[in-house]
Amino acid sequence: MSPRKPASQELTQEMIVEEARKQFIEKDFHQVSMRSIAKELGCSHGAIYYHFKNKAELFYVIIEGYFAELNHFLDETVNGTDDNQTKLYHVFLGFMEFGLNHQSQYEYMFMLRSNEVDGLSQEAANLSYEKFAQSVQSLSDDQLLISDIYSAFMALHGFVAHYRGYVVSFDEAKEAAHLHAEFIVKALK
Amino acid sequence: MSPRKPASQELTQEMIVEEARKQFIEKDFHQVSMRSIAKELGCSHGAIYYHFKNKAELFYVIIEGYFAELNHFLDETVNGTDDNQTKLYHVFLGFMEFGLNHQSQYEYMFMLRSNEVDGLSQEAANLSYEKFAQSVQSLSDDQLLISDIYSAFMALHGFVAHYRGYVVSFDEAKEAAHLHAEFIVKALK
DNA sequence: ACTGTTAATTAACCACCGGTCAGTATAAGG
DNA sequence: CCTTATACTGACCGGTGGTTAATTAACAGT
Repeated sequence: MSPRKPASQELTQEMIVEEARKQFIEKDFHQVSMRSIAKELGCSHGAIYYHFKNKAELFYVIIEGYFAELNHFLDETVNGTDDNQTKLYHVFLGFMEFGLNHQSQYEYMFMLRSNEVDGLSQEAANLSYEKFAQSVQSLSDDQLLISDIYSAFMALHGFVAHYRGYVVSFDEAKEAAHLHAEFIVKALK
Repeated sequence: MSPRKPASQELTQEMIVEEARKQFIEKDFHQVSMRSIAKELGCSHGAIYYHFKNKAELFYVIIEGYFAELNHFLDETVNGTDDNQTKLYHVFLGFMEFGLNHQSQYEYMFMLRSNEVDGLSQEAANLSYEKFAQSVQSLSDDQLLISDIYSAFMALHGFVAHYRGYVVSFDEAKEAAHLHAEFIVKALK
């Protein structure tokens, strides 16, 4: 009968995000429920709604970090010391690696649609794509067609979408990923 | 107060499948509920469970037809009168067209994973892919790498997965589809 | 110390979902 | 006329996301 807990054990946004992030690594978006988070935190699920408007808002905070990670990887790769050809190859492989090593997150970032996902996430996805496009163009010797870059992106997306769930981590699809990257490189030339 | 309706309006599997199919065209798998089907049929949702073991079994009956449609399209295209190059192009375009004109169904067929979908559907998807692979190989002048055919499939899959939900029908992505098909053809040569 | 205010939380509620099951009215068969 | 298999209902289970009135801990002012 204590509708408010003492300050020492008050719920913070960070605690909630942390727990959600933790569960989000092992289950997908739909399997992580506000109730499962609350249960693990030892509070009622309603309490979370005091700190976050809804499930989408909570998960956007988490997914922001993953968009940042992906964008950061692109930047790092482009600014690396390898030759452009190698870098391009790394961008493709890295994208697939990211997708298959963060499957639940990738699904949320690039596969779920407007009815289940926050609009901010959609925007972030567009931005991330643009970064990808710029990276690919900057690593190419010739001027590429926008449509070809787009096609390359969708080809990578298809790879992740296909192996997702069928494979536990990128490692299991590593060889296929190399071949797929070569396939895309071939198409771009 | 009539727990049993007169024989004239008895519920049949076909009636259920028909209603489910109808709703499945406008909503996706998760949005079509056993209850929404029952409501439209004027029966209790429990009644459906007399005719079908569960939701997956009901929806597999529907999805079977769509797999057949896709397979039939591949056969027809391969056995057509055009030259191989044109046919191959048609196969790619047709796959994308199918995916974007039957988005909910495509999602069920090729995107949902084992926890939500019947095992039979997975098998059908594999079979459909094999048919695709054989078609592509048979339409190619040179011997293709298995991995390249796989890559082509994933590239197409990525196209559909990407435009799904963002576009209402194939028409809106027609030009992009042509360009994407060309992209894939380029990679195969 | 007393008071008022605000922030945080609970618990009960809503409307859904897939799925189960005991019970029952009906149609058909003996 | 009685029995039995069938076809169905409706209540129920445990789950989901989301809302809200009531309650109280913590804090600021006097």
